[in-house]
Amino acid sequence: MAPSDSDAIFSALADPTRRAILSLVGEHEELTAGEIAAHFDSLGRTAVSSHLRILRLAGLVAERRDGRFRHYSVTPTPADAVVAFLTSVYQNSLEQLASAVQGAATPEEVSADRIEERSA
Amino acid sequence: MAPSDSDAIFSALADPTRRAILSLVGEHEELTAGEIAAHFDSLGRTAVSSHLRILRLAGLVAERRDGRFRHYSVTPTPADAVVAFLTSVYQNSLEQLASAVQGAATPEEVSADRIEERSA
DNA sequence: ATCATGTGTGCGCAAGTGTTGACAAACAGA
DNA sequence: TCTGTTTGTCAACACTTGCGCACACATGAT
Repeated sequence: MAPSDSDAIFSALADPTRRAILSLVGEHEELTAGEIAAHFDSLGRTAVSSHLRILRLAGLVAERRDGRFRHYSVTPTPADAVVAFLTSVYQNSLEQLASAVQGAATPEEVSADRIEERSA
Repeated sequence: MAPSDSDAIFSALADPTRRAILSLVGEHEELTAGEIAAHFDSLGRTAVSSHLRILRLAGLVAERRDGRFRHYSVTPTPADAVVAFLTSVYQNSLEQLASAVQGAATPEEVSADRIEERSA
């Protein structure tokens, strides 16, 4: 997983509409784009579609094509990138969180992707 | 916590520069604005100052004024808001994350939900 | 008081992002 | 086949955000 994934994930999560969509999809097993759009009266279908595209590119939702419908569902793994960052910053108080989440989310590897900071 | 706090936190975290600043400050106890700005060669002091303002308004960093210096440090609590959202979305697979983090961040009460190796 | 240092803020510009409307693709039913 | 439905994509617009520059404020030193 490239470190730029974290960028896409945080950017995707920055928008409250996208968080609402993600939360809505998370409440159900699967939701079609139309059902998602129907939940937001103040939003057009194109807007929802764009948000879904960003969420999909960030790897936050998965798309299953079924005829002319597209069913969306949340993908469980990407929480890793967020938690990895949180633990890297709050490791002082949350050090034990890392091992707990590592075992729960993906036993494979938790990439605490470093932020490129200029160390003079 | 008001929902608007989440908004500010996620927006603040959306910028990779701000995440780098937060990560940098997290590695130290306290850092002055000048020290932080010195770490980013490609960034001016004004940009860092603006980022620090956003991080401070989001409650992610605390500011301690010491003469003409301003020392910044990370505040441990706001991770709760992020984790709260994550758990609301990924509660299916990461339900134990909430208790783990809440227990670590605010040791007031450690919930009885034990962390079990649950590989969904 | 005067000067130098550390830092935040207002301004203008460049870049990115969200929303809308119109169009196109894929598919189901008649 | 034709029609209607579902959905994504493209172009255009408005809005927001990040950046550097100059300046102002606060503080410490001379």
